Amino acid sequence: MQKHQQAIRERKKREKDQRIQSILAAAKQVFFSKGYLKTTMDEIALEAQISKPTIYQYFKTKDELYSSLMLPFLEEFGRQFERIEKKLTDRKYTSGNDLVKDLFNIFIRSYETAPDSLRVAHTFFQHQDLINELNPDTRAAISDRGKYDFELARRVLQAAITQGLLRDIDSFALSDILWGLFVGITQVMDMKATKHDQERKYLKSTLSLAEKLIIDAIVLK
Amino acid sequence: MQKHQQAIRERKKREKDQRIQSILAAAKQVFFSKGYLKTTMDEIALEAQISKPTIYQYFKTKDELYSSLMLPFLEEFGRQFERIEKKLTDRKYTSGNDLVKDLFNIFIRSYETAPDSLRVAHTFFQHQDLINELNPDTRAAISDRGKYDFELARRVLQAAITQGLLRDIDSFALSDILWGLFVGITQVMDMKATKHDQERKYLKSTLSLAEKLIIDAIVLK
Amino acid sequence: MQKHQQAIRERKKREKDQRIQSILAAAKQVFFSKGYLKTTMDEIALEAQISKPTIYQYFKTKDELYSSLMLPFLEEFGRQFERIEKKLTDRKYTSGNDLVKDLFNIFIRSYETAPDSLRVAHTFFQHQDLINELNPDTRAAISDRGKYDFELARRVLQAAITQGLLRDIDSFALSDILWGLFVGITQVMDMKATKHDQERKYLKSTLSLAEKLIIDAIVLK
Amino acid sequence: MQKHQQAIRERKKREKDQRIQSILAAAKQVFFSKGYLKTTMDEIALEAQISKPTIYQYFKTKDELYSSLMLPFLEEFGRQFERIEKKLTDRKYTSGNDLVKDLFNIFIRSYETAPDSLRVAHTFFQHQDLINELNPDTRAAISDRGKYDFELARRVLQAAITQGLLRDIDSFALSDILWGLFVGITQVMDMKATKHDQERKYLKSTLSLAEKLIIDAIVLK
DNA sequence: AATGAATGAGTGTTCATTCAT
DNA sequence: CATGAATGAACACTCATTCAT
Repeated sequence: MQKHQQAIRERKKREKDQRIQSILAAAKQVFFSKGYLKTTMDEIALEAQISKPTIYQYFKTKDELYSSLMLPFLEEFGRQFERIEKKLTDRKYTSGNDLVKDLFNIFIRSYETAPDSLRVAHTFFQHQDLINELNPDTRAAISDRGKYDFELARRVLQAAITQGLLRDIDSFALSDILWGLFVGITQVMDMKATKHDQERKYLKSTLSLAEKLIIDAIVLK
Repeated sequence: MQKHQQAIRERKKREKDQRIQSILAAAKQVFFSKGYLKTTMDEIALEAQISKPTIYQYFKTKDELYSSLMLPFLEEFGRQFERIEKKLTDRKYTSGNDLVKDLFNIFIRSYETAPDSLRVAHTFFQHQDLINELNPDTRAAISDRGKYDFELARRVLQAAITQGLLRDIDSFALSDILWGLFVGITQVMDMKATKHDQERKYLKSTLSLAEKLIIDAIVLK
Repeated sequence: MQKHQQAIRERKKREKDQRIQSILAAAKQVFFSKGYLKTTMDEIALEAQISKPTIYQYFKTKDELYSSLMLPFLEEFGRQFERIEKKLTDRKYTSGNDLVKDLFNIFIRSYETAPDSLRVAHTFFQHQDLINELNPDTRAAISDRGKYDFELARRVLQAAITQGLLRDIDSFALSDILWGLFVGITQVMDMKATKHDQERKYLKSTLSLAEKLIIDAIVLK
Repeated sequence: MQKHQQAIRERKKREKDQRIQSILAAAKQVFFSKGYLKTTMDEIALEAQISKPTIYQYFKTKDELYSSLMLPFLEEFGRQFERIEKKLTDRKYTSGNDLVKDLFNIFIRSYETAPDSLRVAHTFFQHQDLINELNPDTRAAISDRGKYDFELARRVLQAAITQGLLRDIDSFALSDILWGLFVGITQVMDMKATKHDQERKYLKSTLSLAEKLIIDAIVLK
């Protein structure tokens, strides 16, 4: 019976996907809490409640598993910037104020809903060395994606400047500054947060302040 | 002959110091290019062109060697901030402008003269987990020093605000933002620099721009 | 098929047990011929014809492997003494003669059936320093068990004295003397045996003589 | 000037001898408290308050240093037995009682005046393996000396039997039993002593009891 | 497809021994 | 002769990865 066969195949597919998801979830958990090198495959397997070789069924190497985590986040960042770029192209922004807020929101939201996602950005900045260890294919994928996001962000800023929303500032430098600011602040926050959990409340106010300062500094009034 | 003996002793001392320096240089090189965990003592020994046990003659553990690199930098940062604090106490600053420039200069100069030193700051922010792996004593030393620098920086900002040099902004949040900005920008710069060496020239202009923006944003006029 | 599955599972279990046994056998061999410190895990692995990490699959540390060898023997000794204590409580002994013979038999039999077992006792007496090197848990286990055996033996002697089977001698001192005698003689025997294998035949007659002398000296007639 | 020269040479010789003695003293201390393998040359040098290479000036290897310690003790034992043998030949013993007491005294005294010396006997019994590691020459020296002592002891017993001082017992077996008894008891004592120092007082009474029992068992009345 | 079990290739650290002075 | 300094060779233990089933 065709139908029966197909139903089985579907269930198998579903189970497989689910297994992959559980591996990724476990990997994310462990990688981001202990760092790439201190993380062992044993630990991921334990967390995912499966056996080690099963991980290898789906991910050729530890490297590949690691990068499987980075790409989606980088892509999500890209999508967010694309959304903003679209809004710009559509002339939806009437003030630089709103634009800057949208940009900040990408980070604030990701930090709040999925703090791990920002740690990806950290990793990306900190561990080029590690990225260099990945096998050429996965590495190229990540690197390309990162560059794309970078360039995209710059283009957004340039467009905003061209539209007179922001002051006339070198967009390359400004882009670097904003990326650096986001990455750096979240790192500092992160460090404090792990130590004094109650300081997490400062996070939002600090980011708000940063936003205000940046608006003061770059928005054309 | 006394003189001869002493000359020998001096040469020995010099050679010893030199050896320690060469170990530190090699360690710095390898640690900062590969990270603490990926770095092996074998590799440091190779780089320093000595045998592994010789390293252990001068540094009890990998930990100790590692922190021997961090502490001086953290201390240097502290000294710089203390210098600025003194200038503030002595009412040497007549404009917030100069203060911000001095603060930026701490980082710019250290980035230029000893780019590794900033990587220390990165490490400090990124790898609290790693720091937690150090043995309690060395760890306490580093952690204390880091906290001290952090608090010192905040005090400097607060004093500047009190003196009317900067706008009235929460000094804790501002301190976090500035640290984050410095750390983040240098990371971004660093990443680009390693990849496209010619981009190093952008560094200065980017930092200058950041400085200008911050001055616009926080200096009381 | 259930049966097939189960058969496989059973074989696996058997193989696993066998592997553990082969590790223990190899460890016993090497430990007792070279001593704890001179023994390397590599050598045990070689002797057991497996790889080093496999040993670590079954035994967490060298310590644990080592004590896995000692504990069973100490326990066996304990059981034997308990058997004799029971016989005493049940008033099964009508002469001290029989009791002493039973005591000697514990050692004679263990020396004959498992000469290594006595070497364990030697190790126990000789290397308190070594035992102090074991990790606290395993060490406590061994030390406790040893103390228990010691006290048990003394209690047995005291009971025999109380029942008028042995002369009225301080049971603590007597216990020490008998332990020392057993341990010492087997050591001497052992030494000779390794050197001139043909001397092994003297063993039994020597132990018999020791038994006779002790009977003469302590049994109440 | 001849005299002056010679005086210098003598002082040098004296200093050299003294240095050797201080090395031996330090070595004895450390070897017997930590065991051969756990002892490091560094530690001996530290204890002797000289530098490591200086030890190597006088002792080719760690092995040789170690065996330099054993030989004198074995020789001392030999001398004591020879003294007793002489007394026997001279028909100085009128009762086996005295003979046994003299034999025990060799051990009791050495245990009291120089407990280390007995540990040499232990080492000798326990570590044939170690002895096998020594270089052929030193090893032969020790082994020969040990065998000589052994045989000497047996001859003493045989003579005593022949003279009607002791019961007619196989002298080989008896010798083994007595050696074993001494070695074993001191080991047991030693173990207890290290743990509960106050138990050291039991030592003498235990050895006395052992002596009494042996007299009961083997002296011809 | 999933897994218990196995292992090659490292890691940091130690130590007997040897140089150079 | 004495020594500060150096090192080759080990050693316990780990981990990514692969078999056999």
